[in-house]
Amino acid sequence: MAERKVQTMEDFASASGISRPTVSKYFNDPESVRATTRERIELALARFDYTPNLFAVNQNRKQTKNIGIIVPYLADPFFAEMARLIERRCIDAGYWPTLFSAHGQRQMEVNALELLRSLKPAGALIAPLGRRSDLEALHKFAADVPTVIFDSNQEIGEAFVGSDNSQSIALIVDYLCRTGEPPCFFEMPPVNPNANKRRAAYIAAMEKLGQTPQIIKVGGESWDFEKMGLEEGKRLIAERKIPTNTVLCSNDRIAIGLLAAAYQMGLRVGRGEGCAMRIAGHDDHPWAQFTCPPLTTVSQNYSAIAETSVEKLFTLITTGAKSESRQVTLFDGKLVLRASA
Amino acid sequence: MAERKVQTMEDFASASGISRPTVSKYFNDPESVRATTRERIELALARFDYTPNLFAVNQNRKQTKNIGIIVPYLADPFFAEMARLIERRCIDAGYWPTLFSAHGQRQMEVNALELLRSLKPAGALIAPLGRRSDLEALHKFAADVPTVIFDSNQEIGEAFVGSDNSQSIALIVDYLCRTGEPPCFFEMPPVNPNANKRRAAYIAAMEKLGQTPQIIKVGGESWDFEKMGLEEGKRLIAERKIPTNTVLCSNDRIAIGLLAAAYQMGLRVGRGEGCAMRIAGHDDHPWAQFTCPPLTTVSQNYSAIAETSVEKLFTLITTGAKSESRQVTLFDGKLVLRASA
DNA sequence: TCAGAAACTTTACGCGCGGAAATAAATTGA
DNA sequence: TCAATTTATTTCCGCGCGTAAAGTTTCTGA
Repeated sequence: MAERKVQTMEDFASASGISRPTVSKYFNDPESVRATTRERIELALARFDYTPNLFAVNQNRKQTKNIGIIVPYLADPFFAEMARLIERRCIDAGYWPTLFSAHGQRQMEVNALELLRSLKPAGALIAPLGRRSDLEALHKFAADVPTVIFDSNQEIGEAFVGSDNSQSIALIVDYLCRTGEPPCFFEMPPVNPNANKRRAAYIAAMEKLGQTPQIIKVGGESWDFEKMGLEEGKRLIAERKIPTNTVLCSNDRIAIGLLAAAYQMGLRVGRGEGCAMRIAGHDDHPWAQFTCPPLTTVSQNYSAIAETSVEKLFTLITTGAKSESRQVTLFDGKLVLRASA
Repeated sequence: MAERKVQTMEDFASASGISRPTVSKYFNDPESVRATTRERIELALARFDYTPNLFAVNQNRKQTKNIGIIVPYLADPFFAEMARLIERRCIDAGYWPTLFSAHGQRQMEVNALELLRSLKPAGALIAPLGRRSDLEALHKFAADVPTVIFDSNQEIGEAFVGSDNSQSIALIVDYLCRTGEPPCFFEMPPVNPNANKRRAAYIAAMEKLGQTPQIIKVGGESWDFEKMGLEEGKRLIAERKIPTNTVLCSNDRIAIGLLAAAYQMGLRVGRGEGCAMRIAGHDDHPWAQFTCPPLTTVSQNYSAIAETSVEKLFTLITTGAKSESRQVTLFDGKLVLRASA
């Protein structure tokens, strides 16, 4: 390869004996040129190994192939996994995904939006920080760029894809009530709408079963869920403030912290005899299977959420249609029975 | 803001009553224009809220402000955290970091390199996949782009920054030997040089203390360390194949799996009486403090590695000097005593 | 106050490519 | 075989900005 320097499309075109506009057409859509021409180009491509200048390409195209992905907290394996799934789908569809993380900070989310905007993206997939988000900035962004929101349903963009918290929470509440003492609810910090929705879903599910909801309240906006679960958990256990022997945590990361607290306080967790308490989570985080004991939880349908988000976005991009109403797609959770509850 | 449409620098310049070249100078370096001019520009900026077209900017600059970060596996919190630290430093220095993850796959690392190259980055910070990397592709990349390697010392690029595995492993081996039965070594899959270096360091440290090294061998190239630790661990415990009651794991993720295995097999882990085994890790992963029991480990100096990597890269970029010899910077680990060993 | 330096304006070119328009060549089908 | 159609070529312009060169204004300091 690289017989001589081929930097520009002009070079490459003359070197391969094809006109530049045709080469340009090829790079925009290989199917748009005749098969024989395509072969000649690809032959030359193998010899000279040329790639078009990304900046020159995107400067002139009305529509780039860039897709922005913004997640609130990349150190959370849920988002790492979602990002992975989404990236893959975008690449497969010939798009160029760029991943940003707000790292839990409002200003970084705003920065990411600005940076992303300067990429003139064809579309964006955003899991907002939530309460800490600059909603105005998000709205302005979504007004200019086709945007699909996932995970946390802020009223932004043309579509939302996420989990049906009512269904999933009811599922595990039912299970816990059916198999032992009804659960109290260890809520997550109210960082985003999921926190409130899950709390509400817990209350509704409990009342439907004729039980009294009992909530362990949590404040703040920290994303250090495990730490909070551990510290709060130790305090609550020490002060005997946990109202029931069964705790449903708002998410798995809280549960991981609480499991550690129980362990450190000498409480055995599980559903067998000799166990002092049951702990359940929500999300089926990648590590939920490695806790001690393994965590009973409700899984979110990662791949369905990722896939649907991307599909919705592609539809938005290709039709360009600002739909009259915001589309909301929710997926059901599934019970994942392990040893902790 | 946005009194009328200000899309181009030309628009903005005339709207703010300043010549375009001066405005251009300002955006390249605000300090390069007179204070009074700077104020006028920033005043206009507040009114019109204009940002230069990223593609047009980068097309003409010989040197972009882009910096690429490639990590092998973003779902690993070690890399998520490193990425966060590195991103922040780059942004603070006025660069534009873009994060790529190989997601454990060779082809995705190659793709990331290609994509990154098309961004004409000023430099790159790469934690290679390791054995699975396309070394030729990495070398070709590093030949064109100033590159600093971190975490996994493949012989690529102008500089490497990482941990001193000899020091850190010796530290924990010493501790374990001093406080109980000498450890056997549960190695990680040989995905990268760290795996071999840590094994060698373990052997050296044991021999120095007059002890016989005993290694639990592991094959494959999987990045699912926890899963491997769990499954292998359960098998080994069931078959009573663990040679000592103290296990030093090659990294914390293996240790997390092994802790789960011990729990599930009914073995109590810790250093007190009544404990069947001690388990130690390496890295001080973000979750090592939430395991049951909390994991005794050796910390890597995250912030020092991130900071130094970025510093080295900036030096490379600004001096442009291909140094005669490859610089290697290693940081010491610190013992983190928790309850597991 | 005035020369010299520093900063600014004006003018102009080019980066590498997308894409339009007019023309030429190759392919298709009857 | 020949027109009708498709595809390729030639030519050209423009995207938004970096940057150089030459001229003009503003600032600096003795």
